[in-house]
Amino acid sequence: MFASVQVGRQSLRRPWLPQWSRLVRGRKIQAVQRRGKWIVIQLDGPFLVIHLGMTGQLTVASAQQPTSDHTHLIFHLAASDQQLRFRDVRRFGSATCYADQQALDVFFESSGLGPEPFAMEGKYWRACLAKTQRCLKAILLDQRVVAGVGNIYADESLFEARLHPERLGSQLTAREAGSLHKAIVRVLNHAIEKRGSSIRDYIGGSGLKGEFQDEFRVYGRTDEPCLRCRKAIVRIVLAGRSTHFCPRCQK
DNA sequence: ACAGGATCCTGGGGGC
DNA sequence: TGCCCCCAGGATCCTG
Repeated sequence: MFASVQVGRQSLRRPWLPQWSRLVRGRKIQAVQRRGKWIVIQLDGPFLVIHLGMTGQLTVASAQQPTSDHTHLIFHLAASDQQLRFRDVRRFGSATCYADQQALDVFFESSGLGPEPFAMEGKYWRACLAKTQRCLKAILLDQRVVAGVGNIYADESLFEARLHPERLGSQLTAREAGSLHKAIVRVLNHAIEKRGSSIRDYIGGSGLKGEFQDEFRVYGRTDEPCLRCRKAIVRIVLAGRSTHFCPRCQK
């Protein structure tokens, strides 16, 4: 149960509002869910919704454990020396609160967040690809098309599906669309098994690093040999993001 | 509608 | 040691 909320001096992109501290006080955590890149902590009534941005960390720690710099929110837990901490060096992340299920639904609907890749229908996916002239990389990063795919997993999925990131969505055959969808699901499941990717900042709830960074096949492997054909991995910029691919394997 | 760029932030690493 | 530049798991806004 939340006892109180301690707010840091610096503000996040969307500041934590004082009424949210009152809203969560005395509430118990019922469940922790996820929707796209949003962590949804269901309390008995309100919902605490967290986005880690680039450098966010959500951890549970003992109150005795020193708090590092850039810790913006500390949720003190009642009758316990444990606390839920939100730390974010670059402050691109956010923590917000919604009073009830309806308010939460309104938030996700208004944001236009796309379906979970695991539950996405092939027909919907093919329609999204068909109606756009954008390149595959830009489509994968668009949270309104499919939720939860970020820069690493976009590159890894395209490699898995052997598709060039600059290919246009409208050019894909139904077969290619299907293999890209399958690749996204496979890559994300693999990354989840490995508890995500820790490049420098990321740690999971228990403070442990992820291990998927050791499994990258293209991301961050510029000039290194492709693990399938030995050709050097290339880095380009697409949709404003660094993009890695094998120029021989990915067509 | 979409591409491309700037912006919000802090910090690490490389070159000089 | 310092300075400057580029880079980074993301999203949003603006212009053309």
